[in-house]
Amino acid sequence: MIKDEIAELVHHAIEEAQKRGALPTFDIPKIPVERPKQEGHGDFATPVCLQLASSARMAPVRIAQAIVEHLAHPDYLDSVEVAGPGYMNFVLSTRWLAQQVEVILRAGERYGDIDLGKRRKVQVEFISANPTGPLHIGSGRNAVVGDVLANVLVAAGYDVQREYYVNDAGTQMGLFAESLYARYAQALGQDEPMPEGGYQGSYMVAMGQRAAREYGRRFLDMERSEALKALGDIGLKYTLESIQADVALMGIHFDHWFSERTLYEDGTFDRVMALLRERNYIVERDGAVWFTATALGGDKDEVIIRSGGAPGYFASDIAYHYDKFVRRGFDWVIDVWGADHQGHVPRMYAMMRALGLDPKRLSIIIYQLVTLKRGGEVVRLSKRTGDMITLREVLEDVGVDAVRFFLLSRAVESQMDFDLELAKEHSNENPVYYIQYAHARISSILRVAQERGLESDGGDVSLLSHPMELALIRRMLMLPEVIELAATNLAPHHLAAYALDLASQFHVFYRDCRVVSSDPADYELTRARLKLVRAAKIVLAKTLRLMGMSAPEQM
RNA sequence: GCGCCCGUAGCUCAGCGGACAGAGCAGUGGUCUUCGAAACCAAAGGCCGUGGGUUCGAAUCCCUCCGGGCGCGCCA
Repeated sequence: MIKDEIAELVHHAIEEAQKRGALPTFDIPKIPVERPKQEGHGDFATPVCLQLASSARMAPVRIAQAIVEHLAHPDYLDSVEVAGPGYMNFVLSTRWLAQQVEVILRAGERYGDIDLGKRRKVQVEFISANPTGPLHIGSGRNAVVGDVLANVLVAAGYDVQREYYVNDAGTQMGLFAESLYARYAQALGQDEPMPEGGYQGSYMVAMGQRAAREYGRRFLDMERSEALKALGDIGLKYTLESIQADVALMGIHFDHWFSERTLYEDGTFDRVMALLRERNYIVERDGAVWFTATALGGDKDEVIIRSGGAPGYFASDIAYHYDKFVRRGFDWVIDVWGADHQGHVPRMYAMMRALGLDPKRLSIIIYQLVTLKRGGEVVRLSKRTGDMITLREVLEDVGVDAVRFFLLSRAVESQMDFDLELAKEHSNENPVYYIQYAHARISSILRVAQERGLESDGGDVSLLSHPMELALIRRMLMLPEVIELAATNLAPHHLAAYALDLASQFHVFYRDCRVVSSDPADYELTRARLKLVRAAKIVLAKTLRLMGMSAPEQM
């Protein structure tokens, strides 16, 4: 990336200036290169001279001048200026900018991809909602953050695997089976009470009826424990089908659906327990088996095996992460969790240390919860305590692209309200359409050009020199930087902001620069601009694709 | 009480320790005889919650207080 080349350029210039005595000797720091927010401050800038003032004991402006005098002159730079209190501003050359259109056209769909990841194996585990009911809007945020992050990491050069962890073992699953049993029995006219703390949602009633319809009375005649087991599996199947349909509706594909149960069936859990015992991280207390997280920086110890003999959720988590790192060999694992699981994070890092794994290999993204509202009123979301608005309903009401964009466009640490009424009302005055409209407009221009028999092949991009042409190219060139930013900070929302910027820049270009001209004198310019427009389409489509949104040819 | 996250324009939110704090929506005024007006332009709108500190430089980092969210189970 040019940003890095400029940093290197400055670094060399400082060395050179020191060698010739224009600057005193000091350790050269990492050169920060930023995008100035102010127009007129060039394409890139570095405030490094301000930092250097004390170690060089010179005024920042004089340092900057000394550096500029020893700077090489690569073809991508037009000028370097010393400005303000000692900034160095770099302006890209028009010729080089115009040439980038060809570079983008050649790269095609791969444009923007960078090699940050060096093919390292990374797993993104997301959603992983309990299979005890339909997904809701909170899972939607999890889905979008995880999916887009995975897309970004692919573009950043990682070898990415997407995984959904299916909690098909444990207490909640048992409660779910009992709830389903009750609804099933009721559907067949039996007077069966719901279990204490059972799943009250109306979807359970529907599920009970479905089971009754598909399997008849057979489970009523069985031993209760056997019936619960069988019905639990059936309910699990129903729920997973529904979750998989929701996920598919959002355009998400998981590489692997990992069953929690298998951790107990294939001996992984036993192996991990043996390992932890060996390392003395296991104690027995009050009849339960504990993991001593506090010995490893955790905030409290954690029950692994409950006094009743059943493993707790943390038991699965340890075994699961052992499987991820040790058995499957992921270099890096990213878990996407809602803020309600926040308190669990310190124990996870304690677990990494206990397993002898570098905690840096685990990243846990905590996103703040989404409050669903309808006309300003809060809608409850709990699966356990009753009815709720499902993700499916929201997707069907508001549209997949709009939901995805909305959930993506805020930083994960910011809490958000999702108002159904507002989302629908604004569906025509929506940033989603603003971005997609730019893509449709581009497509339309290319259609018109084709109808008039204009081809962009052979167009000469060096004719591109209009300020708005160059501004558009400049914006297109930021995509790799945005991907790098989103990947290093695990912050996919930067893409949303970039998409808006890019679309806006295109609309402005469209205002000032006519592409398809009927004037024969404009023939060459038209062909050059068609190339630019094709390149813009590539970049915008790529950005939309990274966000998992459609890039419509027309709207 | 303790821990984590958030307080930025009327609303929803961007803003990687750097130059004069931005966008979308809403509201005001303007722009369609040629490529899509789902667009563009202009004006307006802000003690960046409060008070301290670190720094050449703080919306950004640290601390106090105020306000909101989420945790603090042998549930996940």
